Amino acid sequence: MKKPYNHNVIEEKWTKEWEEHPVNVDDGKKPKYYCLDMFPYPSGNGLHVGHWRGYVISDVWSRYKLMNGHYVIHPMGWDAFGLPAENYAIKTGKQPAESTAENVANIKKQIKQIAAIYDWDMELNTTDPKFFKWTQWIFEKLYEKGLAYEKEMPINWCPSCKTGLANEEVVDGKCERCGADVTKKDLKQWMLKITAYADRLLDDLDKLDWPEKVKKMQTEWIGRSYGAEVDFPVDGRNEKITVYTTRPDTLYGATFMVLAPEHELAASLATDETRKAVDDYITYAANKSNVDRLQNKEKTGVFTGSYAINPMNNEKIPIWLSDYVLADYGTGAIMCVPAHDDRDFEFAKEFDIPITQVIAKDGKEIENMTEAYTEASGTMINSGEWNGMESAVLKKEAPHMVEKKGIGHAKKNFKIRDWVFSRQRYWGEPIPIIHCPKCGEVLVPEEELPLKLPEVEHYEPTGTGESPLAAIDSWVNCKCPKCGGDAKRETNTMPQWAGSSWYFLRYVDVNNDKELVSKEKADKYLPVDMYIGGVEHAVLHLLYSRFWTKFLYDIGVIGFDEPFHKLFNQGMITGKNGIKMSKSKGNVVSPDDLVRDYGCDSLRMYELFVGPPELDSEWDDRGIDGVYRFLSKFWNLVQENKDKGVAETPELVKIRHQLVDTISSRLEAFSLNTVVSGFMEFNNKLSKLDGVDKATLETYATLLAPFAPHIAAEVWEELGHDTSIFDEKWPVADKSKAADDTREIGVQVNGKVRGTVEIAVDADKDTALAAAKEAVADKIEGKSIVKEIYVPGKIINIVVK
RNA sequence: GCAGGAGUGGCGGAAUUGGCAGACGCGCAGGCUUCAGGUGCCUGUGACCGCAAGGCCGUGUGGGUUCAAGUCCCAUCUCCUGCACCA
Repeated sequence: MKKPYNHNVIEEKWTKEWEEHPVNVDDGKKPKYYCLDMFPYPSGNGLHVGHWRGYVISDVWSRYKLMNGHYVIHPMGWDAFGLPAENYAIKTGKQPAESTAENVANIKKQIKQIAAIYDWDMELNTTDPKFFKWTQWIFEKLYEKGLAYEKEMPINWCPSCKTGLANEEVVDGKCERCGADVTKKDLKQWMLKITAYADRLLDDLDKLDWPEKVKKMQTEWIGRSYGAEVDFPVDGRNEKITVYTTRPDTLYGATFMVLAPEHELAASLATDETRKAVDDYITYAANKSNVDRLQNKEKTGVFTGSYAINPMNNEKIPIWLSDYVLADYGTGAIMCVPAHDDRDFEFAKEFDIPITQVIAKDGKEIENMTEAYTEASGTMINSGEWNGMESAVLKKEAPHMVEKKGIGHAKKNFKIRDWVFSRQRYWGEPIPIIHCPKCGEVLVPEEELPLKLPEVEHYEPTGTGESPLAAIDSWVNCKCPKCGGDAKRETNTMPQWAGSSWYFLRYVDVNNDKELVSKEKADKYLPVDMYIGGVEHAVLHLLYSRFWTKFLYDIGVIGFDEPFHKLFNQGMITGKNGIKMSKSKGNVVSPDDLVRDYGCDSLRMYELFVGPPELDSEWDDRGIDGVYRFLSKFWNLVQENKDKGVAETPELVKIRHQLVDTISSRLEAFSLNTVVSGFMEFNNKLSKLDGVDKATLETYATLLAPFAPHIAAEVWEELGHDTSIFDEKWPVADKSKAADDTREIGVQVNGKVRGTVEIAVDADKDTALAAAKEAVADKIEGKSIVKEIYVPGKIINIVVK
């Protein structure tokens, strides 16, 4: 009996079946494979087709691993603390807890439409006290190890979000979240000492199977450099200024020195004549915003009136102040070698400071220098005892030489700064610290965790630099766990990145109330084998979670120090003309209608078919028709052939093996768009035959199962099976059976295709050329053959004159 | 400015890494089915010339290597992404 393709009936049936009988179960014997999606924050806007794509990709991969004999850990959860969730609650006038719960319910419904093999028993939510108890616990461990500390300092402040931000959250001087210009604000902040892990975070990138792009971004963010710190005595004073340089080889060329206006000695270096100018400049720099500083790179500065002594040649060099020197990198002071540094050159030109070349370019001194010579290659000149050395060699040796001279030492520096970890907002994990007038900072005792948020009427940000929690007296006032006296709670909360820095560890042991994760389960199921998500977290979430994983490894909680073995960044789905989908642009495409009209299977395949998974793609609704037609045609092909009893022929066997080979190799290469076109191609091919045997239909359905699970399962049943198609082993192609005996190859004359011949793949040269010459006889007639090229299975080229 | 990626029909995109450019799909055109629209099915579809056979051009642009170049080399333009005074 032939049935039409009715996706609604089929998909409903299998949804129910799989709810009752999940296809992915742990029998304790299969090897594990952990395939993880970056968990979403439950936005009030729901999912659009772009979110869908990442989840489809990970599900296809999970099901493929499942059919390769793995038990696949494929969980889903909710990153529900943080600014977006809180802002949404404020906008809708609800309590964050309430609106978050609603949004989770909504998105969960949408995610279920994808029909992924998520194990909902593992579901977690970062705002669940059972979860964030352990987020707080990790903070306490960091504190105990001296990796969490409080510091008063000017931090990045978003006036729109009314909270402090980490460096990683500032993009081009603007808030990563809302785009407002970031300002500076002096605040007492909790910091995490990620810098203590800088070397390991950098070096261990080598171990990871990640996109080079992401590794490079992290490398640059961590920004390790090697050089030396060198002491420059201040002339006429019993003080010295230490500078950091990566080019100690150019020490003899240092003709001036520049301090950041914030440098502790800046004001004191002024003389009576320069005092006013110096003070004015310090004030001017302090008032300059981040954005000004980024956009306007023209050099400004002021001479302090004081001089330093170049410790190499004992020359007096002027000390200047300029905001092109950063206060919080290195020592906040630099030696300036205008001949060999672009910025110093520009500054020297601006303020008419002498320039001394110390590395010969092309063997000589440059006359009328118009730009700095920044390469470390050439012979040293004007450099006392270093004259004649190669700069590249000296660059490496100089740190030890200055050390011997007692004027400095080798030093390595990083661009990465410690992680500003506190936020002045309500909707985050409370930082479990109590401030006691007698005992100082005291941790909330572990048995009192989780420290929950108070339920309050008003939770809007204050903008004063204080968390809204500070206004809740009943919550703030408490007893010191150490001395029992009156004390106050810390009122800042953790940033949105806290929960996501370790959530992947928790999925495999979500209900454990004794430990963050049991050692046994961690060893058995972790770490993550494949992590799939957008590239926007390259230096935020992905750096923070590596840091926390390394820390948890160090304190013995887990036995591995990198969380994500392989990373895949899927491209973004955009609206027309590459415009990012957003509610305000009105170009959001919801998957709901598409699922209703075309079915889950069609949308799954279309999500893959739109383009290469790693690239951005413009969404075009119309294309889904093509995929739907394909699934209908495949369905009809099965209906026509299932009861026909078509016998296996050599040709069918060959096509079958070619199909397996094509789909498997493209899938392994993660070329999912061409997997879909491969299915179409073979469907067209099979449709043109007189009939298709059952084994080929079965193989086809099995290969299709990870992509379009419902139709594959239904076809499997139609073909007479009462077992699950997901219990089938992924087919393996026998390449010898897939090989064509003959192939049509092009025949070129002078490099241009003039005909084709059908010849045996392994035909010898004489046979091939004979056939080729016949095919293009009219093109070579009367001409002399200069050269004959035959590449078996590929091409024949006859060069004539 | 520096680093990385990309530029292929009307559109999304293929091309086993030097071997028949344009697979697959969308769209479009013609035909069949239909009272009609839609669906479905069949055929065609890079540009130009030609009734046709066929010819000729063609992967951002200009050069080069090679029997053969979307693919390799040199130069150049455009777009995207990241970094951007880190001494």
